[in-house]
Amino acid sequence: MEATYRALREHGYADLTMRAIAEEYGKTTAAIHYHYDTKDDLLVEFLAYLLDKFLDHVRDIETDDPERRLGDLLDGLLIDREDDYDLVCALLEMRAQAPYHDAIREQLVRNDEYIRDVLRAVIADGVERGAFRDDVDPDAAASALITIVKGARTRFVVLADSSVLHVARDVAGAYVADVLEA
Amino acid sequence: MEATYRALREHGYADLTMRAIAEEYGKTTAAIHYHYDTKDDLLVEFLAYLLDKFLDHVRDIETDDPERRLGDLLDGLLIDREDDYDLVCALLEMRAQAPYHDAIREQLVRNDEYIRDVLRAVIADGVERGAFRDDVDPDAAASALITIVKGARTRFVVLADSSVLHVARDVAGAYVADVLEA
DNA sequence: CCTACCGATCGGTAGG
DNA sequence: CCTACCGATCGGTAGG
Repeated sequence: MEATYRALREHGYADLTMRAIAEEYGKTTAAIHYHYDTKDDLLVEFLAYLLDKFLDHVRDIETDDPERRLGDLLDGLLIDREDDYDLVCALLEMRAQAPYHDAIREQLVRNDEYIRDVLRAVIADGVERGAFRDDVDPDAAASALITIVKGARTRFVVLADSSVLHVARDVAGAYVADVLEA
Repeated sequence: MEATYRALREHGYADLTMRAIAEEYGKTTAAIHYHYDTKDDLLVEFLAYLLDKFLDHVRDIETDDPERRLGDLLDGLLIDREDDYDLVCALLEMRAQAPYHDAIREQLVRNDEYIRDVLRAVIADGVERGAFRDDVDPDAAASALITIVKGARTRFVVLADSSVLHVARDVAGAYVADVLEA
């Protein structure tokens, strides 16, 4: 997985070959085929590896306070990513393959739904506990925040400038303040 | 260009070959090399073709009224795109290549700056004419709206559901109403 | 997990 | 713009 990551970073998805991965791995392509039947199997497994890496910053949020928890989540999804340019690029490459590859698309859909569930839960909790307005639709609000997060990461890939992540954090913050809070 | 578009739609960027393009073109690969020296030259030209197609919905906005003009722009960037799934996918594929391909990245940066300029101009005009609050930073506001637009299009590729475009239109509308307007 | 190799296909070109 | 083809490289495998 690490060798695939390095090979992808260097060559890009379109030029990612078993030989390039094997070279990073320090073994032959036959060694890779011993662990994965096909290149496709390897790439599906690799996406799971990337998504797990990505969720690292989302999982370990401690606070129970809805407002603070939502803020920490947005920080984890945006600000904490500024040193992970390679990871964001790799995930966008996989995302661009979704229309042509069912297994990849399904994994990404599941991952996106997971993140939306996490956001929806904290927003619903905030509504219930009076931190957010009681006419807020947690489902719609979660979709809105996800849209902002994804937009920031897509811009980040092309511009390679972490200021787009901070801009998005501000936009998300404004959305929370103006739409969710009273 | 049209043949390349069809071949990309069918095979994806990673499996886009000169032979597949030639087949869609109805000629041989040698015929393509008569017009473009290398596959790379063709792809750079192809991106320009895609971006031009994309800007179609942005160029022909008539009204001068800042609020209405901004609304029309957001409609053009989001709602008008719901029947252009293939175009949005193709552009995301090109975008994912940016880190590995200077000419592609520069074209995308230029395109993004153009759209930001258009948004910034209408927002600045609105501030000047009193339609928007006078403490609005047109530059920051344009970046915010672009982030929302890009997020919607990235989600659209994986989910293939135009509701994400409408959600984003609502989020952008809320931003305009809550942050730009009084 | 390596050596050695397979058939298939790649981008590109010489000659017309 | 076609025919015919080039060297290079692809994903994958047999045998050990």
